[in-house]
Amino acid sequence: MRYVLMMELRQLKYFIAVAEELHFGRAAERCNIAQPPLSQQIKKLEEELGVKLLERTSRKVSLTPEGSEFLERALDIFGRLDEAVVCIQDMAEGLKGHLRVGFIGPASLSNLPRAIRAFREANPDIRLDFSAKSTTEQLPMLRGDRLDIAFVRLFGHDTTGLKSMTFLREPYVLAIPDGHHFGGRDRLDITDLEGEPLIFNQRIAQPALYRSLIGSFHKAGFMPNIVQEVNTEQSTIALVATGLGSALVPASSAVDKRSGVVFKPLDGDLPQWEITALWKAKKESVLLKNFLSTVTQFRDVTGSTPVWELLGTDSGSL
Amino acid sequence: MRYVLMMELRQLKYFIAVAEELHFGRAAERCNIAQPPLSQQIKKLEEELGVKLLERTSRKVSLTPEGSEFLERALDIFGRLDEAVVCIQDMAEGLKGHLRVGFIGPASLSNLPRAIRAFREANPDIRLDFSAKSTTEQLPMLRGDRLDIAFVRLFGHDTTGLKSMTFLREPYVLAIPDGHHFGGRDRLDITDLEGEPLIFNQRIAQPALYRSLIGSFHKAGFMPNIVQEVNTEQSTIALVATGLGSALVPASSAVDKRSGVVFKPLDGDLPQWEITALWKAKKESVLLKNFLSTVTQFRDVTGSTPVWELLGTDSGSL
DNA sequence: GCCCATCCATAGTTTTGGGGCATCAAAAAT
DNA sequence: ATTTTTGATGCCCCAAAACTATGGATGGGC
Repeated sequence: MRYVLMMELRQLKYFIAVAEELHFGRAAERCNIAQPPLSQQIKKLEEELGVKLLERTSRKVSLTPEGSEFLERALDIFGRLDEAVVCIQDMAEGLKGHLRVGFIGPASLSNLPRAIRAFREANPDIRLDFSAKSTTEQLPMLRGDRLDIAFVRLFGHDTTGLKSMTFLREPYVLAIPDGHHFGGRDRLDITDLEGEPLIFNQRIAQPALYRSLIGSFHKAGFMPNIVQEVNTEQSTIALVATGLGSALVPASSAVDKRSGVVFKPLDGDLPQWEITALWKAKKESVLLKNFLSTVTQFRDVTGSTPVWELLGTDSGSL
Repeated sequence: MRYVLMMELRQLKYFIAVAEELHFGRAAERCNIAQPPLSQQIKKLEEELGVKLLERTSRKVSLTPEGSEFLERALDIFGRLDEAVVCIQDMAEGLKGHLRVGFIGPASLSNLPRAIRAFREANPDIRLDFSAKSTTEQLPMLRGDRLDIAFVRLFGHDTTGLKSMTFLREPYVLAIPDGHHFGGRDRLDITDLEGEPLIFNQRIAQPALYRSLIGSFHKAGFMPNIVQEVNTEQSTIALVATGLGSALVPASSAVDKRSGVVFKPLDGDLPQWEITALWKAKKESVLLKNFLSTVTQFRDVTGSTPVWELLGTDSGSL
């Protein structure tokens, strides 16, 4: 912005008109003004630039080499300006822009990948950034505007200033090692777990959820036999496969087809396993609304997904 | 120019100021206006775009995603506008642009390549286009603005509307085949050429010059024995080397070190051999003036360059 | 060769709109 | 609750853009 002082787009438009028509009268008509002001504005422009852009005799108008160069660049500039305007208007309509999505690992076994694929196909110009993070990592990111939407295990977390939508609600099932003595059973009840060696998530990761699970066992009349705590949900099933013990896992985990693990439906008074979408109420952009509208079509909050329905389905990929 | 209707650069500048300061008061100060008109202009801009660019509470201002995108693009646009202005100003000062130079073949044996090299080194941003063409081809190109300057053999051509400068003036010398009976002589006189088989340029290429040469022979009291006419000056020396005959050539041709040809100074009433720079008086741009000023430093119009001074010099290349 | 048509520049006048001043309203800080 | 900060609003004025009328130069036509 060193040299551009008083110049205005109007003057550039007028210049383009004259340069293209090579005739002040016709150019003025094209600009919807009379000829004299056009001449004056062109003169002003030339004076400010200190460069003669047009060679005019009383008979014909022609471009100087400088004028020719300037015309080319002026057209380029208007093109870019138009692009900029169209771009931000598209953004405002939610057709362009980018969305930062956070999700917990187990969400990749849910309908979320399919929802994202559908959204991506419907909105190819939206850039999507993903970060697989724990709930406790995602919440500060969401609040600090480093994330636009988070898919988390909300249980017991503070949601002031945030809006939420339950994306997935399903029962816990029991993952048991191959050859376990429960192998012949079709269903289990929570009371069957008395004394059974269990692998749990770390209590500090989700204290409220942890307490709720312990409460369920307490109601069933016994305390769980926790032989191991793990810090990521992904590693739970791997540990079950080693034969260390059994684990309560979301029903959708059954799509994990690694050999050595079998899943059994579980009756009894247990909390539901949930994935919740969270976003800042203040940052509910058109784009985010569109995204949520697609995501809603893929949510499953019946709370009763049987394991066998999930087996053999394709979860897609992010 | 579909979407850009009323928008003005002023508004863009104001927006940039607010977007960078994130404070209407300070931005207004930076724009040298009061705060209320700034608010109004930003409002106008947003209304025309149909997009909210700034989020303002009465406490702080922040960019919307659209505003952020628009800021980036607006800065780019101003950068380009500045570039455009600087570019055409440089062009007007003769620092940028391009120059189309025409020259006759023998000019490449003169100082012209050195002059062009010097100009190119002093003005690296000037694009130079060359065309090696005959005088009769160059003149219409010059008049038709397809050439900015022409280096030609002017002799007898019409120069109305053109300006000219003699670039090279030198004597004719005689090119003789190796082993010729003039071999032992230091100098020759035109009278020595009586009966000598001679190679001439085609008379239709330069009728006036042709007549002038014939006139010189006439004054010496005899008519030349023309055994061959050639259409390009370059091929003359090659023909001499075949032993077909001798030829009158410009002294600078002696830098052509092909074996089989010897050059001898020639006394007598002969026209001078000249290369003249020609350009349109109406198209005398700053750039052309600069070019001419460099070229002038390399001109040689003494009319007396001895052959031996030219021998061994490097003519450079275009 | 004179006249007329064309076309850009200039002069004077009108109108639009950008900018200034005073003030209001909202929100944070004390 | 009061003060301070900061952006928005209303009103007025003037600068600048646009209009009308006219001038002057150039090229074509009779």
